[in-house]
Amino acid sequence: MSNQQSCVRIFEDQEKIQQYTETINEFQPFFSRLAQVMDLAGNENRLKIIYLLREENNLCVCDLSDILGMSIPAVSQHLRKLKDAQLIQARKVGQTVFYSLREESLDILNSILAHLTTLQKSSELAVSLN
Amino acid sequence: MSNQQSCVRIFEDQEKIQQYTETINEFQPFFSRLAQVMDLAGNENRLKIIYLLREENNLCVCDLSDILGMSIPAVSQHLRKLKDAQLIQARKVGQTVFYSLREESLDILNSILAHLTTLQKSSELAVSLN
DNA sequence: TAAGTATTTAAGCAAATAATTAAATACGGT
DNA sequence: ACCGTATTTAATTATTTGCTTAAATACTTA
Repeated sequence: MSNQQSCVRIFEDQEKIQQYTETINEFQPFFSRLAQVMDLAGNENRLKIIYLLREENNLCVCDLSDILGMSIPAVSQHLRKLKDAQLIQARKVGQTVFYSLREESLDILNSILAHLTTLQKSSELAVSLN
Repeated sequence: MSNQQSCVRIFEDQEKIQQYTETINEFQPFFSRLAQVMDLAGNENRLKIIYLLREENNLCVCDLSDILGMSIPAVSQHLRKLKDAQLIQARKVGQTVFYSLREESLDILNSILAHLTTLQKSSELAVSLN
C-alpha cells in the first residue's frame, strides 16, 4: 500500500472511518476464521462433502469418491483441508477412515447448508411467477 | 476421472450411494450458487466489505479503501465480483459510486455475518474457562 | 510374511486468484 | 474546453488452488 492517497470527498466522515477501522481491527481474528470457513465451503465439491457428512455421519473416503465421482486422492485432499480447519474429524476402523462433522462446527455448517433449501424455494417461487 | 475403481468395501450400500448421487444431482444448481456465494465471502477483504456495507449502506469505493487500507483498484475489483454475483448494487451520484447490499441477498449475507458474533462469543467463553 | 485394500502423501501442472501499476473513462467545476 | 477527482479497466505478476499420477503407508487376511 504505497498509494495511500485518500479521496478528497467533501462529505467524508473522518471520524466514522476511524471508528470502522477500529471495529474491523478488533474483530480481525473472527473475520479471519469466518473467511477461512467460508472459503472452504466455497468449493462446490467440498460443499457437497459437507452436505453428505451431515446427511450421513461416518462416510469413508471411498463412499464420497463414489457418490461424487471424484478420484480418491482428490477427495482425501479436500477432507484434509476440512480436518485441518477443525470442521470435521476422522475415526479409523480397520483400514477404513470414517469422517464426520465436528460437534463444534455443526452450528455454522448447518447455517450454510440451510441455504440450499432457501435457494431451492426461491427458485420454485421464481418459476411459479412466470 | 479415468480411475473409476470403486473400493471393494464389504458393507457398502450401493443403493444408498445411488440415492445420494441423485440427490446431489438434483440440487446441483443450488450447490453451485451456494458455493459461489461462500467463495466470495471466503476472502477476508471481501468479507469485510460485505460487513461494512451492511453496517453502513451506501459506501463509496473510496470509503472502503480508506477503512480497509487497500488500494482503490483492489477494492473496485472485489466490488465488481460481488456485483457480478448479484450480491451488491451500485448507484452513481455525480462521480461517486455508492455500493449497497442487494435486498435479495440480505438473508444469506446476514446469516454469514451473524457468525462473527457467534465466533466472538465462543472465544470469550473459551477465555473464561481458563 | 506376502498380497490385497483403503488411504495418504508427494510431485507436477494448468487454471484461478488477488494484488500492483498504468492507462482509460466519466463527471464536475472553473 | 481544461483540469482534477472518482472509478474502472487492462496488463502483468506472484501465489494459491485443485486436480492428476505415482509412490508410500497402514492395516487385514490368507
